Amino acid sequence: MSSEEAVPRRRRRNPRGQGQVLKTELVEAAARLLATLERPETLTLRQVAREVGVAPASIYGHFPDLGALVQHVLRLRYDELAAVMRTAADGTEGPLADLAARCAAYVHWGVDHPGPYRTLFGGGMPDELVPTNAHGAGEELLGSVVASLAGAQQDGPEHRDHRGPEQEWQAGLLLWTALHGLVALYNAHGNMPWPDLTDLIAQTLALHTGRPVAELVELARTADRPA
Amino acid sequence: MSSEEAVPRRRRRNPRGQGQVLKTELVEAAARLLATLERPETLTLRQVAREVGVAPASIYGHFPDLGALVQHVLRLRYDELAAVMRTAADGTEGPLADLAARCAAYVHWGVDHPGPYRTLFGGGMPDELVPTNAHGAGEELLGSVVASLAGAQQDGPEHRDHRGPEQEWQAGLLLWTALHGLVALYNAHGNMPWPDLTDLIAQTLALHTGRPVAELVELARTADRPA
DNA sequence: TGTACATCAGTGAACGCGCGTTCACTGATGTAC
DNA sequence: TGTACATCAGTGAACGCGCGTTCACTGATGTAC
Repeated sequence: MSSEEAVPRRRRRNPRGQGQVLKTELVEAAARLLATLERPETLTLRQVAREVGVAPASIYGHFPDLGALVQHVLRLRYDELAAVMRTAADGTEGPLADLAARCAAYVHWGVDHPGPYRTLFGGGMPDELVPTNAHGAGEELLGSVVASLAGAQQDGPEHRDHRGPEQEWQAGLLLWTALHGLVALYNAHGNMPWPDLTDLIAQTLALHTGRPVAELVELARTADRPA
Repeated sequence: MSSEEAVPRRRRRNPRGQGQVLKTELVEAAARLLATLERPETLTLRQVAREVGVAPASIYGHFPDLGALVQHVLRLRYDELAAVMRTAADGTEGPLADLAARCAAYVHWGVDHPGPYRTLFGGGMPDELVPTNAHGAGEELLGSVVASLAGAQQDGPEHRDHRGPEQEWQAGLLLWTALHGLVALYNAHGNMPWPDLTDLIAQTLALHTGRPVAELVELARTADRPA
């Protein structure tokens, strides 16, 4: 920690056509800092510049301000989360397995990326920067949970009376809030003695689907280590 | 909004024995700002001083730094929440009603006080300032939920096989995470079209207790407007 | 009853810091003639 | 083949700001003699 940041590592100016490389370096640096910082919402423009080894003013050539850069990074992270959930569900058999895979992926991504998760869903950032608020993109994510859950419940043993899309949406929303609460508290209070995370996911899914816990523990576990 | 903050409202110096009145004014001002600010974690010492109409240096006579002041306020808010839940449960009949009252009180307090709620449970503040982390005081709150839930389940119709305190604690934890997720997302995404909050609480409780929704809607509603 | 003194409650100016943003600039690289 | 020029990619110094914290101070009020 002594001379690590002392010399601000000289960087070569990029050659002519390569103006984009600094842009991606900025994005990567901001992403790294958002993931690393204890309080990602305190990220500053000058921190990003230092991390890349560039003058603060150089950022303005690529982004109008720090907000735009953060927004860009959050959009990437959000897309990443959506993709992780999608591929987790790929190749599962039946709606219950699909649901379990998606939800396990969501929670694990959340606890593996506490910084980005907090900036995305924690409400710490100005509303307009966050993709889940900005263009209703959060509803895409929510939509997939709603759909999977509805499928898993129809598939269930107790074929409840027909429910409208209204009820399905509410059920999905409730499941999402439960998963969010799990991730948020787990990340915020890591010093507490937490039970096994996969058990908690399975338990939550059992409650929301009405299926036996054991079955969901099984599904959630296989979702953890994909074949 | 024009000349509102322009004149920094002169205040009379307190007389001799009354050194405490500024202290309480500071606490009230900090509480007001923490409740009001869009991002309560950005509160500054000078903001508090301005709000009271006092020199920034004057705060040091009462608190070693802003952190201590915030910690003090958060402790008060936490105690307030605990008290609200306790009195909500007072006079209820049976563990299920007790549980419903406590949980409804928790959620409503959370959405009525988004600023304090976020600073208490949102993970935005440095860990050591937050009572839920600082002295394990959060477990007091969690403990009451665990106990009520265990009571409500034993009381339930389907008398499941005996569960250890381990399972009871996990069940309570899971309920807490669900409630927290509800409050957190409700506050963070107020622009979304949310279903009726009491319905969501009742729905959540129904899932976690295994009791019919209708019964819990009833209990949650009466908990909203205490007799 | 008067006066010197201590204490209390808070002031006001100053400090050094990191911040976002601006501005004129630099120096390498490609292009036109 | 050489040279003037445009452009690109980024620099470096400066600005004004709000911040936390310090320090010597002030002025009213109580207390001792």
